[in-house]
Amino acid sequence: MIELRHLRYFIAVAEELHFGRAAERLHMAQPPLSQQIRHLEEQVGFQLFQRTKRKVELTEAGQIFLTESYKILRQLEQAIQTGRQVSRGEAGQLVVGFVSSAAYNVLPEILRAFRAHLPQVKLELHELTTDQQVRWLQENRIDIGFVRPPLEDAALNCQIIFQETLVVALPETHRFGDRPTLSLTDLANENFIIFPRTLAPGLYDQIISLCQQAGFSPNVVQEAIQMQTILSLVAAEMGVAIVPLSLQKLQRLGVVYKSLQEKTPQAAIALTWHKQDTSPIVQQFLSVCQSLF
Amino acid sequence: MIELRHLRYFIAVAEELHFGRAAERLHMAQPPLSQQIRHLEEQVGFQLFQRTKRKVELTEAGQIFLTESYKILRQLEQAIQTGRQVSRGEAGQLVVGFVSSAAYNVLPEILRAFRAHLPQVKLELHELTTDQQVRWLQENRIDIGFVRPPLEDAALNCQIIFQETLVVALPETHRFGDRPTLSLTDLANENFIIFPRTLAPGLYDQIISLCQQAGFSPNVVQEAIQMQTILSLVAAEMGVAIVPLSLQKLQRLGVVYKSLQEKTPQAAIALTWHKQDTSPIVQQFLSVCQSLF
DNA sequence: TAAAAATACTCCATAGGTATTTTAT
DNA sequence: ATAAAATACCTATGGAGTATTTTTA
Repeated sequence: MIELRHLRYFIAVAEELHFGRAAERLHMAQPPLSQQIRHLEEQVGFQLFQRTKRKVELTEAGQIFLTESYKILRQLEQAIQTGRQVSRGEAGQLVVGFVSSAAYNVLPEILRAFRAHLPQVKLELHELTTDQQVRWLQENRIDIGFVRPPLEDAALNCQIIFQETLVVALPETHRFGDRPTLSLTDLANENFIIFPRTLAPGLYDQIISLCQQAGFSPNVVQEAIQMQTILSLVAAEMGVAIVPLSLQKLQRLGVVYKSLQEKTPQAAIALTWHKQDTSPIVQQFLSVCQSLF
Repeated sequence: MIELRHLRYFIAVAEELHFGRAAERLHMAQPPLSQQIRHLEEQVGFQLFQRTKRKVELTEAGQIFLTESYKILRQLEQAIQTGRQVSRGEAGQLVVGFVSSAAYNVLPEILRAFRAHLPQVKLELHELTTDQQVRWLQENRIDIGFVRPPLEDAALNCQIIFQETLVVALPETHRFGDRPTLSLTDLANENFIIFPRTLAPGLYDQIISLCQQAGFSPNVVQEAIQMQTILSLVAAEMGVAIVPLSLQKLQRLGVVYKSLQEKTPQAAIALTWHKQDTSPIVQQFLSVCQSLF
């Protein structure tokens, strides 16, 4: 059976072209070196050296076997190096899911920091709803999710990293357009545009209960699965919407934002990942998030 | 020190994800396998497996180390295979020199046969004069030469593989143009175009001594270092030339060939190579040549 | 004749085996 | 209770050392 030892010995002899000196370099005696080279030659099935008792030279086959041997040892070194990097979370791949609104607050900053910290890690991003992310985590299709809490799954860790107040998005032309702030009760008779509950139960329930506390049930005229779409519908004067503050960054033409006088509940973004996930890259990603929020 | 044994064991465990079954597959007991994997992990400096006492799975680093390990073992196999091929002369490179006239007789057939026989051997061809080839052989810049004998160098083997008679090349318009054959004495007063002695002493000396035997010294008006050029000069009515028979294949317009009534010496093409050359490719090439001539 | 590789043998390090323990399910 | 890996200890193969011979430049 050929071992790397044979390749190491062979390289030494091929470089020295002298069994005695090669043995010296390998800190061993000359006879066992001769034996091991002989053994290697038997195993590979061809002569590596042209020996006369007086001088040693490589055969043609030995020549090419030498360059291959270098490659093999170099490749092993490489494998160990990248293995170490991966084990330290410094290289590899990370698949991240995120709700669309995370792209307007936490995500850009975190990704920038993570890429700066571990440029060798390849990031794969998927815009998904919260419940999609839960399913993808269960199926191991993503490593980490940016979701809107709460989550049911007990096998998942869920850590809130960002809170923001909810604001009202109005058409520019709305009769409350010049008011500095609004009260929820002002909106009792408005038409509401909202995210479907199936896609974002957390946010949906928060908005509904908010209205209920103000003494009315919102009149939902339209559901939309994209934040962008909701704002478009508001701009088209289809109704008003209650949205996370960071949506203001979109600067949608024809839409104005009004903060609420009520103490509104916070809309949260949470990180979620498998409780038993030991992947060093995930750990690294989490620690970057923690250091930022 | 990491050995290929460790990689083989690691692959078995990674494929089975079960130390017991892997040990069975390797025809060994389970405890030493555990030890060797542990040893490998110490050497590479990171965990390969996520072990609970109940089940084994690869870490991320182990995952990539696995694919690298496959590559390394495959590369070794490849190295052995090509090494064997080279040792049998079935792969590798062969650098061949040849005098230009060899391109009109032996060379095409030999190259065709050799390429058909050993398609994996890369051929490199250099058109060189005989003495250039001797120098290139001494400098190991070519492995084999097709030359015009004789050669001086005692370190070189020289084997004639082809003989051809010499013929006279005349301008079409020459007064002997309609004679079926010529005698050398007919040419006593002709102008001769000839290869310079420095580039082809064998051929040169043959032609001169031929004329001398016929009782005259040729009147050399022009030397040319290419067979092509000699024929062009003949076509331009600068003179006549004595050339190897195979030059007829060139079918140079304006040139006619006449055989000599005298028993002319044969112009030979010889193979030459280092006496102590053990390269299997050279041996293979020689045996192809021998089988054809 | 001297330098270098091969041969013959001896020894011991360590790969591998056996028996047992530990641990998670 | 059981399956599976780890631990402890032992055995023996074969890698490495020492002394010597062979070979050729």
